[in-house]
Amino acid sequence: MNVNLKKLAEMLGLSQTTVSRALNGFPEVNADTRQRVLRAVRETGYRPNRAAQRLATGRAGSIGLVMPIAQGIDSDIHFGEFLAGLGEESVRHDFHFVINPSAPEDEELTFKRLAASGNVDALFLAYVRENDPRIAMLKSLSVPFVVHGRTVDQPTDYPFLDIDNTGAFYEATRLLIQLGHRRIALINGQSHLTFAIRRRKGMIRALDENGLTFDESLSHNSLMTDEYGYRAMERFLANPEPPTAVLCSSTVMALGAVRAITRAGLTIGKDISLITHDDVLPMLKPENFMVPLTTTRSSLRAAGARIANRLISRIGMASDAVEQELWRTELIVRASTGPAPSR
Amino acid sequence: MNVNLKKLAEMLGLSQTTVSRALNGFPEVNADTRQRVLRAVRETGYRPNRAAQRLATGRAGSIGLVMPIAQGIDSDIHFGEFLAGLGEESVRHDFHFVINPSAPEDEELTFKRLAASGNVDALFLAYVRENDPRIAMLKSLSVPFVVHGRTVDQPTDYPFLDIDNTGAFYEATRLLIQLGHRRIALINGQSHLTFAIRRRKGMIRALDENGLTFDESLSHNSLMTDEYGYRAMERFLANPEPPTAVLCSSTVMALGAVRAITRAGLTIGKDISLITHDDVLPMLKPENFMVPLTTTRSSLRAAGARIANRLISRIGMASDAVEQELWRTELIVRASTGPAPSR
DNA sequence: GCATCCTCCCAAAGCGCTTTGATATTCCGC
DNA sequence: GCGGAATATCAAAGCGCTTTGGGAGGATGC
Repeated sequence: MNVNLKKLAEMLGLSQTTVSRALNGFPEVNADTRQRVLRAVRETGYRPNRAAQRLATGRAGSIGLVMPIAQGIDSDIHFGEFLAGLGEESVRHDFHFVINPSAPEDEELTFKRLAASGNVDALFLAYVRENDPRIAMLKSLSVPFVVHGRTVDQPTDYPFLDIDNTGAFYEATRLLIQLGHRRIALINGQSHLTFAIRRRKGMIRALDENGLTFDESLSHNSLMTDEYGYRAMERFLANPEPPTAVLCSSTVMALGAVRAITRAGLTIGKDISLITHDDVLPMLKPENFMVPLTTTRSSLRAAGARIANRLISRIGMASDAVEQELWRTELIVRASTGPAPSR
Repeated sequence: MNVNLKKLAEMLGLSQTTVSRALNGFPEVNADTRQRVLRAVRETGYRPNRAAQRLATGRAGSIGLVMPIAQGIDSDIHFGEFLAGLGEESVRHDFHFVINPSAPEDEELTFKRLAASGNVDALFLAYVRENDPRIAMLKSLSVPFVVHGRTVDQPTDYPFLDIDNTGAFYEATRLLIQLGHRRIALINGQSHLTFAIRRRKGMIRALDENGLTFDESLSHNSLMTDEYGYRAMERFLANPEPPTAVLCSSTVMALGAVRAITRAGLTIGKDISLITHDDVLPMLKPENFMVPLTTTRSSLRAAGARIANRLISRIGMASDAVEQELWRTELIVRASTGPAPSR
């Protein structure tokens, strides 16, 4: 049958206390005793009952995630990839995930509930919006949290992990300008999300510095699916003055954009240049496109893993240090970018 | 601060027993009392402590999953998609997931441990191999389980959910033959996995019925990534007698195959026909390919959800009924299939 | 030699829930 | 009006762990 602490202690002729301490690395246990305990554990295959542990410690052993159910985000591949990283790391530390689907209007309440319920040791927030009210709320709660992304035009006095979206698209745009491009389109994520805002900002900055202006008719915002990518590109190409280059916020959108370009009989890297942000989705590699894509790269999965790590290490630490990380992206040049065609 | 059962009971002037029963739908509670309790719950925002519940009931409230860490399966998009379904459904029922990464050689031990630890109420098995020893082991354990897929050439006296892989590829092949194709290639998953075995079998059956034979030189087995799809197709096209049609086991592989075909200057649906199995990956829709793909379709995510459901409902039921489900796939004809080119 | 300090271990309380076994109270048939 | 259900409630035990508050015994200091 199953061994529990009590039986294990009996077998060893020790008290539960000592066994428990031996297992949890307390210093006041004799080294020999500890070895004996560890051997017994190995022999019996004893595994502590998590529920009992959680109950006794008051630590839920899980990190909470409020998942928006609106707008098909749940089936968003980017979110899934991020979760994979978060999950992988949580599993490694034997943490659970408590995912709470919630309609956007109930989100704050859901967070509050989660935090109060004690079912959760840490919270995590993604899909940051402009001036996101949820952040103030998280700060008021007494639960550690980490934000993926960060607000814009607002003090960022909270723990976050973000990538340098502005920088990424600034660099990308600059490269295109250096190659002689003057009309550059942007296929972006939803306009209320801060990463989209920053990418646009980065692009505008580069344009400004070179005396160019951002053309609203060459800009698209939506969920990042290949269908929207296709339609956006199709629209751009129908423009009286079509772009000679395009920036995509996701490889998924690029998939659609490439299709539209090819269908129009144009050649990528020659007639039109394309740079996409690459979240390093395992199944959609920009280097495998017919014309390998130039990208700004940053692994979404790695971000998830890192956040899980920080969340877990913060638990119980009560440290006041506000850790903030801003990851740089890499600009990787492949065949999809080339000099602007001369008219 | 946080309300717990005790406080709630005090507030209501009831015993913990009664409150607990009222909440868990026991019949011996007065309807009025129950209403009072429910109102108090709403007002105080009381949420039961899961850990305590689990400890008291002995139900872990979680389903276990032994995840192979070998061969990059963890980053396999198909697995992720399946998990998404499983996860969605688990969350709905407030169940946890306990994912245990494990090297293949330790898998059986890991299962045993998981089952014995009591940290898990149900187990689930995927990536069934030919004559999979893990199934016998699961049967010997006293934990409910459901298998995704099923063994081949072996009694299937255990609960499973599978799709009709044989039928899917039989129908697909038959369609190609009716269109006049004689040389048909197969880009398949790893050869030890039963779904791959069955698909091949289905294809062979259709060929046999029409006096054709399966050509090993037009067959490929590997992990299902777009890179392998590309390479396999490239190899087939270099064949002295190249195929006029190809079957793919995944849209992801089809992505690579399409690239190889296009690069070779051939037109899909005309020079070469292609049918792929479609797991309904949210970001890779066969209808969005440049030439929309003919597919055999069955949602992987739906399968995950269904399995979670069955697992959860089996828990505590101790029913002996061995539920088995075999889902038919749909053959959806699009533009990637056409009559065989005349030589 | 006695007070003091470690070192190593223990008994028992407690985490918040469910469940068992009783106990009141009311209702029914005859 | 009485025995026996049926109804509605409760007190207390227990789930398996961690943690508090000691306490025995040997080493150390003076």
